[in-house]
Parts: sequence; C-alpha cells; structure tokens
Amino acid sequence: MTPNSAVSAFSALAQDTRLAVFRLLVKAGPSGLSAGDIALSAGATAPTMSHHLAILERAGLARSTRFGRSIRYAADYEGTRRLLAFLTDDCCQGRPEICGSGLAAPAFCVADDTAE
Amino acid sequence: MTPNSAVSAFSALAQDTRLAVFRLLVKAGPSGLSAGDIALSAGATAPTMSHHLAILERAGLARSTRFGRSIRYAADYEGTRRLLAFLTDDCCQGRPEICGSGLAAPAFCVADDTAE
DNA sequence: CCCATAATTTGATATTGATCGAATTGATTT
DNA sequence: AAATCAATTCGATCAATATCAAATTATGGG
Repeated sequence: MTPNSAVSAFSALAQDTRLAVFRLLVKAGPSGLSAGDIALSAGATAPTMSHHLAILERAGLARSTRFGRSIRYAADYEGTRRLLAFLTDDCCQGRPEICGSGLAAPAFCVADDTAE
Repeated sequence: MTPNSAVSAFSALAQDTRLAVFRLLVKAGPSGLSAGDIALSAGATAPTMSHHLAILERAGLARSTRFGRSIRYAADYEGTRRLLAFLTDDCCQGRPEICGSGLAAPAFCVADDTAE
C-alpha cells in the first residue's frame, strides 16, 4: 500500500454516502448487494451511486461481479485489511514505545497511551 | 466515533500533504514538531500548512500546544485509535465469520479471508 | 427481433477544497 | 514600546468533487 493508494482509499471513505455504502457492504457479507438495492438503501439516484461504487472499487474497497442483468458489489476485505495495515504500520510498528511496546496488538494501540 | 466524525477523519487523511504530515507526526512522537518545521518538511507555504494542520486537529488526528512563539503539533494517538476501531468494528466484529472468527485479532482481519 | 430491465457513461451545474499573497494576532528581545 | 519572529486568518482564485437528467451499453424474456 503506497501513500498514493492510501489517499485514494481514504478519499473513498471520506464521503457520507460512500462510507455508509462501505459499511453496508461489510455487513452484507461476501455475497454483497446489487447496485440497485444499494442505491435504494442509500437514497441516491442510480447514476450517482454508480459513480460512488466505481470510486470504492478503484480504491480497492469493493468488488463487483455481474449476475444476470444485475451487478453485485461486495466489500473487498483484502483491500480493507491493507488500509488498516497502512495505518497501523505508522501508528504501532513505527513507534512501538508510544502505542504499547508489546506489539501483540491487544486492541491496536490501546495498551498504554501517552495522549490524554 | 460517529460516521460523521469518521468522515472528517478520512477526509483529513485523503490528501497527499496531510497524509504525509500525519505520518511525519506519528514518527516524530509525542513531542511533535513546530508548524514551521512541518511546512518546511512538506514543502508547503505557512498559510497552506496552517490550514492543513487545522483540518488534522479538527479531525482528532493531531494536537497543538504553544511553546513560546512556536506551536508544536503532535499526532493524536487516541483519535487515531478511535478511527482504527471504527474500521475494525465494521470489518471484524461486525462479521467475525468473514474475517476470522477467533477475534483474537492476530493481524486484524488476516486469519482466513474469503476474498481472493 | 423487439421490449423491458439493470447499470453505466456522458454532459452540465453547483459546491467544496487547495493554494497562496497580504494582513493580523501572539510572543520574545532589546 | 519598537522591532522581530512564528503562526494564523482573510480574500481571492483555480481545481476537484457531488449530483442528476438524458443517452448509452448490456442482459434476459416474449
């Protein structure tokens, strides 16, 4: 995960509708949802949702597969994991002494926090 | 962490300069860096950097403290952790059967992946 | 082959965001 | 208190993004 692709992933999630769609997809599981159903759920028109879904897909956060005449979108867990790893590499592995030196990752950076 | 504040955190990281600054701050540790040094490092003018730093701070990803006439910015580990938790709550806790049911979080969602 | 359905692409508009020069606020030094 | 240094706020400009209506592509059924 390069900084550049991280920016595109963060951009993808930096919008109300897309973040809601991403969460919806994660909860929907690997079988995903059709583009139409997603548009309905989120209350957006089909063209707008198509645009948002394309952005999520390009960012590596969603995948699409055609089934008959509908297209199903599902969360891309691999891409999501990569984004998480990008953040945690900076936060914990980059400075273990700050976020908890154990690095066993009990709950990410929770161990003992200097801030607050 | 509400979806709304998650959007503002993702927005903050969805920009080359700001993502670079955030990573710089994390690596710089709790003592942080002065606004001027950050602007120099990132090759931005002082007003532009001030704007970016304000966005990072509002998003809960950085904190500022005045020391004499300079202002030091440091990563907000608490806020960063909250953002990570927001993502992982959706990814792993929301659907343990997808990302690895152990939930001991060996490396986030790595355990066994249905995708790919 | 024609019609209906599902989704995307195109084109246009309105809003948001990034950037920088100039002016301002805050703090230290002489 | 004047001068200086550090940073932010203001004002303007330019680029990027979100949105939707209309047109287009792709699939499946009569």
